[in-house]
Amino acid sequence: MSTLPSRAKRKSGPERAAEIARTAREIARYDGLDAITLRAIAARIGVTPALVSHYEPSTEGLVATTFGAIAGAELAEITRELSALPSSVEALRALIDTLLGPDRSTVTTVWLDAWSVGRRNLALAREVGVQMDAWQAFLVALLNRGCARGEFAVADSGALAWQLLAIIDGINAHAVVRYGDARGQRDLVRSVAEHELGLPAGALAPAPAPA
Amino acid sequence: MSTLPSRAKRKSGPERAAEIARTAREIARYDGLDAITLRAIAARIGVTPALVSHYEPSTEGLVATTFGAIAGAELAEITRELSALPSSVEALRALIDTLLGPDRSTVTTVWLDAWSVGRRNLALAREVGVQMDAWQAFLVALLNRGCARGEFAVADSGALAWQLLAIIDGINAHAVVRYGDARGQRDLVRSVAEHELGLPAGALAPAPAPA
DNA sequence: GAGCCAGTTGATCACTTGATCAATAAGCCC
DNA sequence: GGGCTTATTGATCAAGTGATCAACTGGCTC
Repeated sequence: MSTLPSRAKRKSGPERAAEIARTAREIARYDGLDAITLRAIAARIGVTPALVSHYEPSTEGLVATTFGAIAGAELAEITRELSALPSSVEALRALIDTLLGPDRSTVTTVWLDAWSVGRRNLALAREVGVQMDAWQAFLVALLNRGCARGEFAVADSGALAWQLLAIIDGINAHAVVRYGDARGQRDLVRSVAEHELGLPAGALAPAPAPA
Repeated sequence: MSTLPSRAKRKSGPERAAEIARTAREIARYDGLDAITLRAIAARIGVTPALVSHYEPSTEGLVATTFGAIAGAELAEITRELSALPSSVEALRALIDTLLGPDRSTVTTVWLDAWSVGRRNLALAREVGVQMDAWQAFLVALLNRGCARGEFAVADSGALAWQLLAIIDGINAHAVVRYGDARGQRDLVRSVAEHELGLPAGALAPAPAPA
């Protein structure tokens, strides 16, 4: 027999709420921010749309929260990864490699959705601003740390951070449409960063695999 | 008396079709690509949704066409403006100024919409590719012309064109959210172009207003 | 084991979307 | 001016959206 539409197993409130949030993130990554729907979430969990609505009274808010969670999670992960690296130059190199690496397209598409949908969703627009500021602050801190350590010098770390992020976002946006070209473009970000930081050419080149 | 919903004045086929296309472009610029709706267009023209559907059997196709028209019109206009300039350096300078100038946000938002909506609209996705290729081809031609004239030198004009376009798109995307910062970022594009083309620093700086 | 709180449901609204089709009428041609 | 081509309409469908609410029931507490 096929599984009858039996009653969903009863879960604790926070548990169900977490499941809904997680499902929303999955949908956003796979099908886009505006595929987040009461019914889409409910169907995937095996639950009634009304239940989703019960935990998330505003779908617009859920979309904003979901975007913030995805963007924030990536920033948190990268922060963790880079913190293990000994020098700021290495951290910057790793940052560029990661942000322009393969398998980032799912996050990039979420950002593209956010920029577009944000015009109709105030909460989302606000969250986009928050996440952009968070990324810029993170990069500013990285640059300032490198300056303090004497690894490089920068006149206006705030402006440079915005510039590097803009280049990265532009390249990734292009890569979503014309996939595969992002790799060749990584050199651009590297050379701009090297130039602006007074680093020798090639300082941010990826470390050659140990022979 | 308020205007009764009288029957719309009968127009020739091509005329009405042009009116619909124009209206779709207006809606796209003001409210986004996904505000293009049978009813939105019909209401603005003062006509029945069925009539719009009659001229545009597929709304998805209309969205793709509309995007192509907006992007193509801008490229055509810029092509015309730059053709009047005597040198390639001046053309490049004017291009950067225009693409990062004020009042470009309406076109930028349409591009952002296109990148996002293109994932659910195959025709639109194709049109996005076409327009991106057209822009790159235009810039490649500009760069090659400058090389042929001996104004500057470039190793891989195709790659450089993609890079400059990516930077511009990234900056503009950011500007949609945090408006006002685009102006300060123009210098980045200029310095990258100068560096890659072997031009002296400041060669692409905007001409000072005549005293 | 009785009772009650809270998770869950089903039904249902109001709204928006794209699309179709027979019926109507406006304007052009002879 | 009669007739015919074609622009235009009104009605209507099916699908999908967010949201609400009374009713049901699972499982924990006493």
